[in-house]
Amino acid sequence: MQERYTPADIEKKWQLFWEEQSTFVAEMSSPLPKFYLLEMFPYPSGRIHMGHVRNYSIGDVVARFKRLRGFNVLHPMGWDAFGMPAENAAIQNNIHPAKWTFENIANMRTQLKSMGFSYDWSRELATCDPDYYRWEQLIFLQMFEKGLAYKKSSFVNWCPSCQTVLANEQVEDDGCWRCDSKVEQKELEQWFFRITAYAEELLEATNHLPGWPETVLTMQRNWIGRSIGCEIDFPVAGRAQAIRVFTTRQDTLFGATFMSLAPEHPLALELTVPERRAEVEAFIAKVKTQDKIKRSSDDFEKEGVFTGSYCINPVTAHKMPIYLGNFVLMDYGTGAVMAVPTHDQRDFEFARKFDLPMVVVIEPQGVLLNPESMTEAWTGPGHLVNSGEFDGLANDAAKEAIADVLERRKIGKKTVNYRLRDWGVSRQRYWGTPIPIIYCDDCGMVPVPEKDLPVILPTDVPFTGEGGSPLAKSAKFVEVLCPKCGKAARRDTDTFDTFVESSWYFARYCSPQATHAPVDKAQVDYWMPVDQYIGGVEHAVMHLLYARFFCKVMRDLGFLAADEPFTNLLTQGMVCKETQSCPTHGWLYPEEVVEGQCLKCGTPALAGRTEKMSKSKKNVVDPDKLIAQYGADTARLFSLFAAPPEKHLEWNDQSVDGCYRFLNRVWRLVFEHRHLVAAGGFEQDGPARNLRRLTHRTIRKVTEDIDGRFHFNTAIAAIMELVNGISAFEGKTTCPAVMREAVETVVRLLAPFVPHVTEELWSHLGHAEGLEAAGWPVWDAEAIVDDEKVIVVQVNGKMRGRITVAADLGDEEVKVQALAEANVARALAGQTIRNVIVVPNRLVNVVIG
RNA sequence: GCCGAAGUGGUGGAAUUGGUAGACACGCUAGGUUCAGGGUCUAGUGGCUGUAGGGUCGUGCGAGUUCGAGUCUCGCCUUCGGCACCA
Repeated sequence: MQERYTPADIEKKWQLFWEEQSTFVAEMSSPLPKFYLLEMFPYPSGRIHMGHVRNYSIGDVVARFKRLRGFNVLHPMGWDAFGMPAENAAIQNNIHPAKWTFENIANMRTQLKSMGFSYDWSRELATCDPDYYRWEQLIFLQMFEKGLAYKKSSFVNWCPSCQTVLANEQVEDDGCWRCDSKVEQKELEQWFFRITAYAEELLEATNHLPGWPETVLTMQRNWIGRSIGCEIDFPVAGRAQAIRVFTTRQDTLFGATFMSLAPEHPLALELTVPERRAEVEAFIAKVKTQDKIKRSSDDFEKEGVFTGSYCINPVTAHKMPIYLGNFVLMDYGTGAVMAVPTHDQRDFEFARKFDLPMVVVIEPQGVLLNPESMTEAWTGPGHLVNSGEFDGLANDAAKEAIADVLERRKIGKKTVNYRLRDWGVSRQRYWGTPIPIIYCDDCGMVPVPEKDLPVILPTDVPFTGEGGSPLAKSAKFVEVLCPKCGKAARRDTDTFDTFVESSWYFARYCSPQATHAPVDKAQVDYWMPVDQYIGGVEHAVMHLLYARFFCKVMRDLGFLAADEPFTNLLTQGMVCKETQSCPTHGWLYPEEVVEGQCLKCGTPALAGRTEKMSKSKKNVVDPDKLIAQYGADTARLFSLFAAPPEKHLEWNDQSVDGCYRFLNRVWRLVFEHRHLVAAGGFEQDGPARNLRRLTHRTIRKVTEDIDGRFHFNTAIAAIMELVNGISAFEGKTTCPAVMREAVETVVRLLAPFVPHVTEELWSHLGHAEGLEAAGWPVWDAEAIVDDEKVIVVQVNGKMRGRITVAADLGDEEVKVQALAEANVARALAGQTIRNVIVVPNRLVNVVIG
């Protein structure tokens, strides 16, 4: 054994060992209970970053721990390989997206392997592989048959920079989630997945996911946005038509004095009287050009225009003028709102502006509302007035009563409305899964027959970067014979949103080589659902909602049995680092700052905020450099020790040093004791008993911290304490058996965190078989038992002393000794003792005064 | 505006059920080893106060419940995240 710890040599050695032994290949045939552990797979950008290191280090601890604890663990890895950066690289550097992607994958695979993660590499998949996306095309065809995939023309979010459509979830602050460009509205024919058909189940099931963080569930519930209310028909005056509105406030129906329609509402122009036509058309045109940022900002003024037509309030029979309002959204509810100015703030502002009538219909307790003097709408509770037969009812009760009456009279019905909208999946891009649909002039839209799958993405297309998808320009791809009639026809040239691939990859991992179906039923039902899923919280809505939706769709198509894909979810925090900048050279990489000065000009570097590591701010640390300098084990240990997984991790070079020093210390500890033979049994008294107690306490603590709690930082701290305890024990006495056990325990407990160095140390401790064979240590309940206990003594809640007594000493005797403690006795001198509280085995509190 | 999470030494963070606040680590200080540096080992390290035993203050701010509050309740401040004209 070498005296010095040299990570480079030993890490390579053990990575090779695991690969040769197929240590991490998962088999369904195992008699052990299954455990499916999954981390979100990466986009092959070319290099792994510290976020990956953290995510996959967390996952690897759990995977290795579960293996040691006797589970049959599935821990796969693959590549979310379709997406825009590959296409951009093609345009900018004239390299084919496929070549670029596979080179990146090769590089990142090497990097991940150098971290020593326990993946079953035999299951590796890349979503850009036809063997993967062909099954996605098949699922799509079956969804199409069932009406779960459909095409419609609609206004869509368009990113002018990416030249493609974005789903609502992919628009952040009116900017593109990927490139931040301002999103525009564009009318296009698009494919949609009917996720709204699953809105209720997706929402309801959030109540049965106890293993998910509450924040993520709340975000998903908000996103689905269920609201209960009524649809009510308002007849148009002088016509046979009616306008249908959605409202959650049917209790205010008697106060509805006008109607607001979305400018895009189909009846908008139809209801406009000729003399107002020019004004209305101008208004509609204006709203369409207003970008969403302004339209949705707080201070944006409510604007509107009168159509000249009226409708009838079905319960009061009053005429209500019909307006178009810029604040009415066509894609929520019915695109029409019954306006109750007294009890809705927007309607109030609108009514004031256009001098429209107001009627108070809810009277709060102790407040008299007067339409003339009101300065804002009353949206709180109260009792109904001016509401005919419903007067006097509490407005809560009136909601039910009015809804019932509307249903009986057939002018309205109770409905549930969702904020969630169908998922638009067409993208005008090349590097994605082709949509298997053919357009024939005679037969219309024809699905590609299953036997003709996959529709393969052609490789010989031009990348100009100018307007539209390269696929549309490839005659070889577009021109096809209609599968129905055999005449010349055209393929769909759009590709799927890349979130489609990541919506079912977890199922494919169960049987990645299946050649007859997307998944092998027996395999997928054995492994699914994922027992523990780990990834960034930034996917709380998009990816995690789509994946849940797909799981349910695949269930209903008969591919698998699971209702939900992920039983437990851990969302890890971001990796952050202080930014540094120079007044003349802008953001600086860490290596561009030497002794606090800009390397280029010598100006003192300015320390900025601590933010998420990003290339644009240059506050990044390259995992490769970290591995080269300290080894993978140190990189893993730091990312696990510096913060609990769900919190942000703040980068600190010195703390990395500390982790490296700790591993060196463990190395020296084993080096010194490598020949120690566990002879003579365990001494039952004195320092030996104390060390053995510490050893077994540490086993218990580390086990409990990892299992379910994921408190890796405190688990590692406990192991450090054991190491400190061993050092303190040295020289006091010698009990080889206890010492040997303590040293071996350090190695075994560290194994899930730093697998290379521990395997190496384990072998130097004379074990022919690896740590895998040793399993996870078990604590001896007897060894943990205390001989003594420390009792804290308080006087009026303030700590005044502590006493050490025999562990089995009774409460009464503890009390006597507590009162006799010197410092306590001094505090009590001349005082009247009112009460003495004894908390068994913990503390005594003397109440005086 | 609404919803949610967080706020603890110089720093990252502990404190699992209301019971010793600051585990563990970084940093810093002193000393040993070393020609020196690095490494390593030992001791110390929340503020104020006292020669010392000790005292006193202290978990964003203010109240409250309790023998006892970082932890529970109420109000406020700050930061971060999500949603945001959703009828």
